[in-house]
Amino acid sequence: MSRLRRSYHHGDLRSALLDEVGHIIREQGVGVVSVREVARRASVSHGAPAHHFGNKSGLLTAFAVQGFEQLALRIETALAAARPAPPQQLAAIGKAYVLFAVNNPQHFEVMFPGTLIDQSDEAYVQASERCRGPLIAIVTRAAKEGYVDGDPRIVGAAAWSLVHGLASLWPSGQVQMMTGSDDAERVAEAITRLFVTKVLDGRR
Amino acid sequence: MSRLRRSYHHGDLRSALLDEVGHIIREQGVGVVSVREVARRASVSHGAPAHHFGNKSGLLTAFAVQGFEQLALRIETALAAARPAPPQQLAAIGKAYVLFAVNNPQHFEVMFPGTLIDQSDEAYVQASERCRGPLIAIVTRAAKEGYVDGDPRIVGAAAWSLVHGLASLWPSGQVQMMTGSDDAERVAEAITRLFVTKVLDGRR
DNA sequence: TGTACATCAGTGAACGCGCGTTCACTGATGTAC
DNA sequence: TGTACATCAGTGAACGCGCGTTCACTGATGTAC
Repeated sequence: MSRLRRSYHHGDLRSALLDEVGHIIREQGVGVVSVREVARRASVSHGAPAHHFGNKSGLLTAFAVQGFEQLALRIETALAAARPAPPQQLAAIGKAYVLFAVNNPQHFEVMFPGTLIDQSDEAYVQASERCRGPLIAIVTRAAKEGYVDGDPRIVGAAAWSLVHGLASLWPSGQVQMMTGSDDAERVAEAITRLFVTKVLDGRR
Repeated sequence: MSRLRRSYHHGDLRSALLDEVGHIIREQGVGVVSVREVARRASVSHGAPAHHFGNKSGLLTAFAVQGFEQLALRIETALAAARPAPPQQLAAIGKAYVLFAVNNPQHFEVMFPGTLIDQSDEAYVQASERCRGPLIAIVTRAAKEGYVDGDPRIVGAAAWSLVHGLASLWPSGQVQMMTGSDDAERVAEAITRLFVTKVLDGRR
């Protein structure tokens, strides 16, 4: 809104505060996030965050919402760029999911329901559905078009579990040790392709 | 050691404290765990835990070690009970992994490296290796015996990701929504079988 | 069986700290006229 | 262009709280003789 930066009013404190939440989680973990530390880093009084987020839970929920929105964008972009057949679409979602998590661990760590997040927050529900939707749609379509052998709900759950698991394990470095590769994109692509090839294409 | 329970000496305070850690995480989340609360629940002074664990990190690390040891036991038992062929062995590990996580979310939540755990703790390293070992061994053997088409390291990472992801997503209830089933054992079995059938048996 | 003593396990007071939230306030901004 | 006023955004003091860690202590236990 305002173009001034050094004035009494910050200009865009809301997003500056969310940025600092991300920095803290990335550097020191979620446990270290506190309203006061976030304010401190944004060079603002510790009472300021309350104006934008109400309380700590509101702050973290807003950060999670931001994460889901960014992930949804990546998924949508990836889907638009991929070939329209279900296997390629599913592979695109999977790769986008893993790469988002690997590149944005600070968001990924907080996005899924934990103690501090308000799961009933309307924006949270909407944003998380915007990510889940495409996966369900693609698997449903794949089943309709005969790509799926067996229960499509199990295939959908497996696809999601696979990428979510890879994304969760990556930060600990154990996948890197096991595969001998530090390249998240390569591993994500290999694992996604394995799944799509074996599980979706197998019968065709 | 001592058989007395109501005396000044507790008898088995160490494991009683670990039990309380588990209860707190299960009821209120990791964020709520504090040395003082754990002591309070065990009806012991807040200085007592220091005798057994040194500090908070020691307490949580010991809890994680306990989790890995229990998981290792489940895996070993499952392997012994399953048919010796790689597909059945791998399926057995997968099912044991998911069921452990679903039934012991309090452990599962803390076992993997986070801010509070001392990853360099010797017991921690040993216990976690005792879980990783069998998976790697089976996948290696599967590859040698010709069950694996492609890079066995990718297959191993995929197998682990799949079960880890399912285990991580389960508590949020989203897998239940997607599959229409609340029965963790059924879903774990279906997903594990899907993987083993499509990825391991496919070529044979 | 009894005694002396070393060791162990748990106590509870004390320390200093950072936290979340509230609230009366004030500086800055934008709008109506 | 100027003035009055409403609204907004951030301040900073104050509150009460629970936390982790330390440490001199004491009750209990086990062992040596």
